[in-house]
Amino acid sequence: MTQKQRRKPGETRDKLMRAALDLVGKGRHFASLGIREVTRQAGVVPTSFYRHFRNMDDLGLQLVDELGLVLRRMMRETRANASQAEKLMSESVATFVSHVQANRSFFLFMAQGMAGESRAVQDAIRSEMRFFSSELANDLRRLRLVDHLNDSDLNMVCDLVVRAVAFSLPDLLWVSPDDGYQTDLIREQTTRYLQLIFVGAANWKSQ
Amino acid sequence: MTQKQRRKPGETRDKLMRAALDLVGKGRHFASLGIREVTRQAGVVPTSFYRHFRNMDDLGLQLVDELGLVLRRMMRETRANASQAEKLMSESVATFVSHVQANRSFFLFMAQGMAGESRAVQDAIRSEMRFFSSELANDLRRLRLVDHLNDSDLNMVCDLVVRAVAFSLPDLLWVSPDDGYQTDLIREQTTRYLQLIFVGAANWKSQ
DNA sequence: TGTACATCAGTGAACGCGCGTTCACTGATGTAC
DNA sequence: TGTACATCAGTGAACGCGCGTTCACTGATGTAC
Repeated sequence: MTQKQRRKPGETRDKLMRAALDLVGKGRHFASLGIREVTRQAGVVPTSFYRHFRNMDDLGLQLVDELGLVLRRMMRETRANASQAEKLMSESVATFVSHVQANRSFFLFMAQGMAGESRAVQDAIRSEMRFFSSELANDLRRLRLVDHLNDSDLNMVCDLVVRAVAFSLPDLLWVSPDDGYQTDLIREQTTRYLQLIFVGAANWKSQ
Repeated sequence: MTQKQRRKPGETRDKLMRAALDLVGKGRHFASLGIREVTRQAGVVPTSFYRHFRNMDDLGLQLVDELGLVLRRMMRETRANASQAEKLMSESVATFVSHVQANRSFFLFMAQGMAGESRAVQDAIRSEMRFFSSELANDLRRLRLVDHLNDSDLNMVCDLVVRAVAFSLPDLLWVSPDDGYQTDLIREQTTRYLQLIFVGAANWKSQ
């Protein structure tokens, strides 16, 4: 029934996943990583890999699961920070940017996975984005900010919002992590995108 | 078995680039392709590769140049099709979608390159997108559709338009190439994004 | 309680294979004189 | 005009190396009795 973990639970497994992520963070593409390379980076013997993963694709899929956790945490924090309606957009974007900064390798992996080899990874990322969009729609409904929009149009607006934010990911990952000036520019630009979209939404005639 | 060796100039070069593109079209990621693999696909001997490219990165960069041509051709056609202002958006999106369908491997390569290993490839793609955005701004100015916007705001609107279209790329590449139904959905959705953005632009107050 | 056994993560050696790359060679084409 | 030569694209053999993967082994831990 309750099969307890024997060793330090998943220690090597975590080391391997972190090693792969570190290599991605150093500029490598996940699709080009090899088993020996990852185990070398993790400081374990190549054979250890097979105790935890069938192959690199398998490791990638498990990374996506962890990516999901990072994104959920980000969403929760975004909600908590949404103090007032007029600052909602700039604060949400700021939360996003700071999470990208704090988890750069993860978001690099996500950006790569969107057009990656593994269909499963693509699916997982797409479903995360859909989840974001639908949660955003719920929130906007609850705040009664979009009463003039029908469901279909509201979903469209939220999809576009999520896409606009997601598309700033390549920008953020492109600039140096400690280039505060460029980062601020991207933050401001993304906020303006959202403002433009909401001006559109406010003046949109459903039906 | 005496085959003539000297062929049309650049023939093998083209074969190699096409081979790499074909492998990408089959679902492989460019970053994971090897020299022997590409030459095998092209039907030439591995050593031939070095007559034309220093390494795979070099081949990738030259693919980006060709990608640029494909994109310029697309832009020209988009302009030619922009018959009336009210159909401008749906027709532009339709042109984009049909070009993606017709050059699937190219756009797969582009989508991969946006988050790829090679900084040079990333730069090239980003500069293509910037070029698109600025050309779009010129066109809108010329059509006098956005007289109430200052330059900075117009550029912002055009950036967002280009991003909204570009972000439909993963969607298009995700569905099966001959799934007309899903493709139509993506086309309609992308058009609606643009309409929403232009409603926003029309109601945007500069300064 | 202690003991025997099953389970499991980690190890080092070994394998065959495909990789990137170098080399000397071949033969077609362009060009100088 | 013909010819000699330089240039260039393509070839096959060969190299050393790192790869993915298998195997038998070790030792720690959980479980049954």
